[in-house]
Amino acid sequence: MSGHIIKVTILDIARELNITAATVSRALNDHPGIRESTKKAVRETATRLNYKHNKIASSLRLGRSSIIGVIIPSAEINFFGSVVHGIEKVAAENNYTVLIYQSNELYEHEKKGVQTFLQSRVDGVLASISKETINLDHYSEIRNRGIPLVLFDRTDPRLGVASVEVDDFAGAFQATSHLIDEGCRRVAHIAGQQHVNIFNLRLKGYVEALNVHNIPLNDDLIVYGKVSIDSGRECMNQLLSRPVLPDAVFAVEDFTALGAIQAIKAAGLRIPEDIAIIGFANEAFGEYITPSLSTVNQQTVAMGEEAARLLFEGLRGGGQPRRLVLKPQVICRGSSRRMNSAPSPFPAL
Amino acid sequence: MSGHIIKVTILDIARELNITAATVSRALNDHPGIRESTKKAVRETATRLNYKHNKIASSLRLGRSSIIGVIIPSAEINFFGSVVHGIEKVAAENNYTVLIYQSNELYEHEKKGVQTFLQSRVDGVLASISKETINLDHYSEIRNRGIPLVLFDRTDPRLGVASVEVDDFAGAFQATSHLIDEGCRRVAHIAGQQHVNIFNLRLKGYVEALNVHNIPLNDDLIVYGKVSIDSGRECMNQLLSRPVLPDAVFAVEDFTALGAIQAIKAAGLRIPEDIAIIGFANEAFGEYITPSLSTVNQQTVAMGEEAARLLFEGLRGGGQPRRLVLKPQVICRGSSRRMNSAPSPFPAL
DNA sequence: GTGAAAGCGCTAACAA
DNA sequence: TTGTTAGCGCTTTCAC
Repeated sequence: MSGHIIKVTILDIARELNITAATVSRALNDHPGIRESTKKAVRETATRLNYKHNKIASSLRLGRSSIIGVIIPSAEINFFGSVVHGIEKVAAENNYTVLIYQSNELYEHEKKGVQTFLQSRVDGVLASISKETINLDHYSEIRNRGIPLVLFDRTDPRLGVASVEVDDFAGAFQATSHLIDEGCRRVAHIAGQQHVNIFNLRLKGYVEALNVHNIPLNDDLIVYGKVSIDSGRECMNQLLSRPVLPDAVFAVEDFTALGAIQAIKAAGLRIPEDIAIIGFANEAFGEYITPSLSTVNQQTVAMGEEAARLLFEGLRGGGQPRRLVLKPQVICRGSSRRMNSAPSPFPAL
Repeated sequence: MSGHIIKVTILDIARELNITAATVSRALNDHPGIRESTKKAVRETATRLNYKHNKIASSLRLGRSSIIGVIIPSAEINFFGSVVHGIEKVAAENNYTVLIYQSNELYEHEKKGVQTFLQSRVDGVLASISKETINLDHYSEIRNRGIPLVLFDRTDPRLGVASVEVDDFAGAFQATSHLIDEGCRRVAHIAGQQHVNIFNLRLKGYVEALNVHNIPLNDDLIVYGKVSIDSGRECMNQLLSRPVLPDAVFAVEDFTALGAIQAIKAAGLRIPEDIAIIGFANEAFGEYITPSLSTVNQQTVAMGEEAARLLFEGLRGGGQPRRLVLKPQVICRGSSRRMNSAPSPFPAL
């Protein structure tokens, strides 16, 4: 009702106790050379007056904000939600706050996010590069200003910064091998934009798995899409209209796989009996659809934690930027489990 | 390689042009009383020197941070991701940055988030109250400090602040009515924690729909759960073990519905022929599961936008806090569409 | 149209 | 153990 808000500063506390602001500041920061009784009195008075530390003033003085900025393509993708979770955990342990910026997979938004972070004087940046981004100058600027930068998942070696990613090559290799182990011989791949590093690596992992298993590579079994449900559906329809019908599909990620599943069902084919399918990323929905979607787990929370740890290493002046590679794991669910199913009407060649 | 980072301030620009910092500041802020040629020179020099506005210093001087804090239960729930999207859109239009804090549905985390925001001197707070939260003192503190607070989705009338929510009562009423319209007569409800306002309202909407359709309320058809997949499964199993078998279920939200679906399938019953089901929230997975999940759409992005607009009204010193109620819509999908399906083996009484 | 000067709230070097 | 003093970078009132 009073209508006016009194702002309490350390000076108010100081006056109250007949000491100086400097002593109050030291007491609140638990400075060793302050008498315990003084600290106690300060803390009590602070509570009584409803004092709240002014982080802005502190930041200006200290030259650091205790904020780390995180750029993610979209908060609506479960994967990034989990990663952020891991980041926040480690940030909290280090008394840091996390500022999140969504690029919505747009280069311009991403640049804007970086500018915002620089203006806000974040102490470090964690980022996952948008699919649209090709020019990396905005990220270079972060580095040039001496602000630690760590990339996760969608990384780029050109920047030469610390990074955490899953071994996409290995994940793709394992996923493809899994399909072959389940008895498939005409394994198709719905690939993503090849300028995105991880998508390119997944294609290479696919190719390598075929090689190792002595299965000749067939260009008719590879189709390039734009990594979305719709694109997955379209790509699958392309595959279905080609001379060689696949008996398995390794999709570049789960949403693409979902689109492919819809197309396969629409064509009246069975999963996994006629066509087995596996995705990548372990998105939440995969467990709930029918058949449940086999996929590759990327250890999302761990990724966030490790990325944040690398960042704090950088903040503490750690040496060389480190590149961490997490091991992915195939999660075998209904969409690719054929060994205990009815025999395929399209027996292996 | 140089190793040292030069921090450029407005003073550097001033020296460069033989003017004062005050003029530079005015020029950069497009102050009317500055000669156009001066502004141009300042802007050019700023770019040339790679000057970046120091928001921290600015905030300290101005007494506002141009940051709004958002507290959400979890970024891993699609719903909140969308709401945040809407918030960020409006925030960006107002040149504000968004700080996100996840409570993980924990009261202690939520309190911590509020403290962090107060310390960071955010100009306003948007929050969705965690399921665990009963005591609201931390939110009162925000208000007491004269910081605008707007609640969204999980609101509480006790706080008397602006809020945006969907009309949960109406949504539940419509969802239940929809099941009745599809021919169901033994409509069960898997309810949530009743101290959470929206869950209580959904129960009331369910009851009202039965009343309006002259269907007697049957306590055996209501079961109280904890709002999760596991809880949904358990609750559904309870319902299946009771004397009266339901022919439809209105679940308090989509994850609960998902658990219920799993239990129904495990019991060898068909959806929607034996038991129709509808959820609430329009989570992303609902579209992809089999059968696809009928649900209630909550206009998530609009909710975020409206919440942010209400906040900015508050920041501009708007009058009474307004309470906005968005109209929900039933989305009818496979899990409840019976009129064109095979006749139920459990005909209506 | 621009300059001079003060101050936002906090912290740290230096003094006592 | 505590006080004095200066300053982080910016904005704004008051002067000219």
